[in-house]
Amino acid sequence: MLSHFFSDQLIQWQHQYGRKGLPWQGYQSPYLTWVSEIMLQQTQVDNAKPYFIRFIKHYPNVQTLAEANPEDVMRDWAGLGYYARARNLHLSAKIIHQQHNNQFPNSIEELIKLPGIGRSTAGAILAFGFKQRGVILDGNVKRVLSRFFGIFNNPHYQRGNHFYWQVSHLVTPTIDCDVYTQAIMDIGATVCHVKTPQCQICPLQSKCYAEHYHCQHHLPIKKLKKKPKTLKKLFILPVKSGKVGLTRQHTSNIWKGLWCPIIIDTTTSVFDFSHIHYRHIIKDLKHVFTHQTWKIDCILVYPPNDLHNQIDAWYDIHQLDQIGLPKPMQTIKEMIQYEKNLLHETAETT
DNA sequence: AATGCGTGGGC
DNA sequence: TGCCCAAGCAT
Repeated sequence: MLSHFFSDQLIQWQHQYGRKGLPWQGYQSPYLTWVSEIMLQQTQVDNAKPYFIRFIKHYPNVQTLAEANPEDVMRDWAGLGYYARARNLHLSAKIIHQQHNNQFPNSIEELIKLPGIGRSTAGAILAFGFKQRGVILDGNVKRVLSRFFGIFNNPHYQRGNHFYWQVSHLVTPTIDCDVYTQAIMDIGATVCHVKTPQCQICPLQSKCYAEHYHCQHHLPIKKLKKKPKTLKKLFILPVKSGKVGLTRQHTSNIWKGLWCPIIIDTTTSVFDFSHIHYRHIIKDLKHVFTHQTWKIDCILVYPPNDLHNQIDAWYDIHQLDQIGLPKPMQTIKEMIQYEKNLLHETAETT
């Protein structure tokens, strides 16, 4: 049967060519699997690696994470993006700590009740963390399945996605499920590339639909993408006594939980600079999100001004290393750490 | 059901 | 440079 050829070949390939020695591999630990799976969502391995190592060093098990200061968790995640993942990770750790006595649930139903754990992450936890049968469906799996079996359903629609899940269920073996699961991800990442699939070294080549019909580049069906809007933003950073005033994002979903300057949208409106003493430190810094692009200007503002009531906390240069900052704010932080007199202009002007 | 949510790397 | 993509999930 074709599905047996598929899984057998992958398992055999994995023993010889699969990725080994990644920081989250080599243990049977639902916790490590969980953290790695969350961290790797929509992220590449090389990017997540250093974050994972530091995270596990700080929070080696569910209990330490559950008892951690949320501020520290956000700081350790800062720079990785998709910050809801970090908030949910912390929240789920608390639930496992308080309601499950620090023991991970080992059923799909219980796992997906935890915030941030969906069907695929739950499947990975079962497969890697418990060595049980678990089914996953991520970008790699979709690409390999669509090419090998010739699946033209659109995974971005519910019905298409459902079909992919059915296929993934059908081909996932019970025996050596963890090896198979790692194999299909690894072959997707290292052989069945999006743009340059290495079909000549692929163990699935002889029975691959896409290879037979030379349609690798048409599979899987791509999502239509809208061009992201460009917005102009003004970052206002009040400075006083060598400290900067920051606000914690809570109304906007972008960067929620992180510390930011006062952010003003100047795409259409105009900001009145006439009554403040300021210094323009960044102009047109481009920051690209998935769904929008920001052109950022940043000014340091030296009080007195009427911005004080918008500030949630004042931080000195060193304290900025201890809190969660989004990427552009990390850039700004490095600027003012490097050019320290920026924060002491107050002394000259008062 | 379609959209929102970060960031870095490859070409 | 701009565009595509990468171990998804929540709403």
